[in-house]
Parts: sequence; C-alpha cells; structure tokens
Amino acid sequence: MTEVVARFAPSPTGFLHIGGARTALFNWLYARGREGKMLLRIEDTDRERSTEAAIAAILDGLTWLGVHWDGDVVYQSRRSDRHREVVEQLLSAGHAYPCYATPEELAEMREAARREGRAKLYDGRWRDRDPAERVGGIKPVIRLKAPLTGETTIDDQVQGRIVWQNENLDDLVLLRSDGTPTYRLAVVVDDHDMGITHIIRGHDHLTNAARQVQIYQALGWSVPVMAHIPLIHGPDGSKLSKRHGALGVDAYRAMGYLPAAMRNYLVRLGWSHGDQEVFSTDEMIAAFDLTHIGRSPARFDFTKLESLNGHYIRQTSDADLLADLERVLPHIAGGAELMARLTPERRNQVLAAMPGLKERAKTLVELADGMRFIVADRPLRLDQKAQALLNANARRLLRELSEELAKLDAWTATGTEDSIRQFAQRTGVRLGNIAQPLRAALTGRTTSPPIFDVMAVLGKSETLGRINDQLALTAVNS
RNA sequence: GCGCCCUUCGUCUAGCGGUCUAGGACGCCGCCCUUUCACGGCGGAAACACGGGUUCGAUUCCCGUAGGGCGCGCCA
Repeated sequence: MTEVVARFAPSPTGFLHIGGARTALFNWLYARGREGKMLLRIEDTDRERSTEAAIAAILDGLTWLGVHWDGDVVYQSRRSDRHREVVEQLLSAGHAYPCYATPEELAEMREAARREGRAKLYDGRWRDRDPAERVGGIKPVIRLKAPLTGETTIDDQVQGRIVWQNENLDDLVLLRSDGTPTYRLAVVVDDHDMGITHIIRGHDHLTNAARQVQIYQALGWSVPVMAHIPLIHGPDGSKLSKRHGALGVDAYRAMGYLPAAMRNYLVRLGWSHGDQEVFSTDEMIAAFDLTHIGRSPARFDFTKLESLNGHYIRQTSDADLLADLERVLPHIAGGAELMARLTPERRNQVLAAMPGLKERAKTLVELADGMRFIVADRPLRLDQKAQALLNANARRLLRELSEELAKLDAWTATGTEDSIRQFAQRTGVRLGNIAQPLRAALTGRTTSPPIFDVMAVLGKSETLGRINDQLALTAVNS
C-alpha cells in the first residue's frame, strides 16, 4: 500500500473559517490514521487578493486547532515557472492552444450561451484556428483542448460516481494572457508534484474536479483519490454568515472554546462513528474514515459546540484549565484586566476554586467571569439581585452569623458548614435564607459555587471582611 | 438559464431490504439530587419531504415532483 499524502490548500484571502478548519481537520485525521502525511499549500496565485496577514492567520489558526502539517509550507505563487513548463508540454503535445478571443467576444459568447440554454460558455473558436488569423496585438490565453465528446467521471469517496458529459465542458484557461497560471492548472500540477494521493476538500470544488480530471488526462497523470465533503451551512440552512459562525478560528478562541472541543464538534459535523459523540484526538485519528462522511450539508449549531466545550472544560484538570485560562485571557474582552489582578495568592485561590468553577462554565469566558469574585476589590459591588437579597432581615442574620463565624477555628468547608447548619437550626431559619444573603455578600451575585467552598477559598479574614463591608454599607444606606 | 449534488426528530446523526412500535447526542419539558446556579441521575414530547414504481416486504433500491445547496471568470 502506498503512503497516504493528503493536503490542505487554502487560499489566503481571509481568515481560516470554520469550513476550512474542518477540511484541514479531516485531511489531518485521514493522514494521521494511516501513518501518512498532510501537506499545507497556500494557494496564492491571485496576488491581488492574497495577503500576508491572511497567511499568518491560517497558520496560527491551524496551530491553535492542533492540526499540524508535515514539511514546509508550499506557496503556489512560487511555482509558476513549473506551471508554465507544464503548459508548454501540453502545447507541444497538441493538448492546448492559444486563444485570441477578446473580452468582448467572450462576453457575447456567454450571453448567447445563456440565451440558448447551453452549458458551454466558450465555443472553442480558436481550437483549430491558425494563430496568424488573429487581429490586432491581442495577447492570447492558453486553453486546454478538452475532449468534445464522451464523458468525464470521478469516483468520489463521498459523493459516489459523478459523470459529466464532455459536450457541456468547455476549454478552460490554463495560462492567462499575462502568462500567469490559473488556479485550475496550478492545483493539478502542484498536487501531482507534491505526490498527493488524496484530495479531501469542500463540495464547492466538485465542478472543478471535472476540469482537473481533464487536465490530468491530457498530461497522462493518474488522478488522486477524491473526497468532496458537504459544506457547512448556517442555522437556517443557507450560506454560513458571520453572525452564524463564519468566523476565523481566532474568534472561537476569543469566545473561550477549547481546541479539543472544537475538534470534537467539527469531526462530528458530517462524519459519524456509530453513536459515539465524544472522541479524544487519538480516538478520532483511529476511527476517522471517508466512508462515514455524510453527503448532505450540516448546519452549524453553537449550542452543541458549547455543550461539548463544557464537557471538555469539566474534564480538564484544574491546573491545565488555569493555564488555558491564562493563555486566552489576553484574547478576550476585559481579560487583560483580570490577568493583572491574578497575584500569586489569588492564582492559588482560583486554582482552589476551580472544581466548583469549571462545573459551571461552558466557555473559558464564562470561567473567567466565574472567578471574578475572587479577584474583586473590597468592598464588593453587588449586582441588583444580590443587592435585593440583603434586606433588613438578612442583614440582621448576617450580623449574628459573623459573630459566630469569628469564633470558629477550623476554617474549612466542612467546618463552616457545620457551624452554619447549627446556627440555622438554633435560630430556626432555613439554610437557604442564610446561604443566599451570604453568597450575595461574598460574591456579589446570587449564583456561585457552593457557598462553603467559597468561604474556604476566600479564607476567614476575607470572608468576615466582606460580610462586614456589606453590613457597614447597608447601614449607611439605610 | 445550464451543470452537478443533497433531503431521517428543531439541530448533528445511527440506519447500508425484514432486527424500526426508527437508536444516540445537543436543545426543550417534567421529576430526583440540592444553600443558589450548575453538574449528575431518571423520564417525556419530537423525524424517515411528497408521489409513483421494484419487491412477499421499503427509512433503506429506481424514477419523478417539491425544497435546499454548490458551480458556471484570464477568482481561488
């Protein structure tokens, strides 16, 4: 069995979007599962639209996602000499020809084709014409002399056998009039030269596949295995828009998603392995195949991504999670400020609170929000619901309680719990009626990790300080 | 307009002619756990687009219809 060589070949005209990320992931998984390679090629033949920033964003995005390419990055634009050489070869073999049609003529042909309901746009008028017949100093494009009859087929690993009638396929341009190669030619030459055995790419390239096969055939090269994977749609079934998730992977990082969750979500979008939903990276590498890729487009669903992300957050160790958090903090809104407040002591407190925190967070952004009470300045600013909880009755209770707690030596979660439960019993107050005001005073909110854990994390003096802060404040206010 | 592709719960999907009174996951609803919110556990509502064939038998095969998508550049 020959080695599998897959590739991811984005054009650097924007960020690495979610569809591209999935394509890259599929290629990577397929290659890794077969001890093959995944190469990366930047399709920058359109110099106008390709940017350095986009290239950087793509490399960065792949790295963040944990999808690693093998070998050096290939830049298509640097291979134009080779592309031209292949066109020369085609020309001398009689498989290509110069076409001197003017843009006006081309436009006319297009219009006529549409009017008459024909599929072919270019009518092949220069196919067998003597170049001497050209008018004026028009620089020609070089076109492929595509077969006029018969059919062109591909045996797609996902879509099955697809057949095109050659009469519907016109002679595509290989070399522009300025001598630069077109994408369709460059892809074939590069894939061949790079030894690509498997082309796994988006369904939007399916029509290209037919034209590319014709080039392979003219060149006498063997066609790689192809797999055209269905596109990702927005929640409404139409094209994915920005508001629906057509963002760069850096945006997902900023929203607090974990690469592992992202990979897991993406791999299940269009591919399945029985009923299995959660896959470690090793598991997906071992299980991934082309035969279980579905044929219909999938809709992007943030909620499911979030749920999966929550799963991975809970599964990540406290220390790793804190490291993840510190890594993304600079990328998220208000994160830098939080970061600055993470003194070594508070860092330890966050670590201690992590078990309670991570159970409540679906994203790292939520996790960052959850830790706010630990790093907050005193006196705490309470949100509205928390404020409302601290009514006169609650304040009276907290005053009594704080005197009780001040006497406590064993400041542990179980120690404070015992003490407060006894207090509740003695005063005949329901535990909830003590815990909630306490939560408000200690965290500024009405929801938080278990209150006794909060007290343990904060420590005795900080706990008592925060309670007394609120008693003093509310006393002034009333 | 032309070419190609797609169609199972709201969403992601299992299903490769009888095992389907159609399974799992997310979401939703209810109950339990419980100091809040979560987590977790249990239960529930929820789908084979439609019409013809083929077959003893179609979710599964074929053909239409409808709906959706992609492509149709000297863009990639």
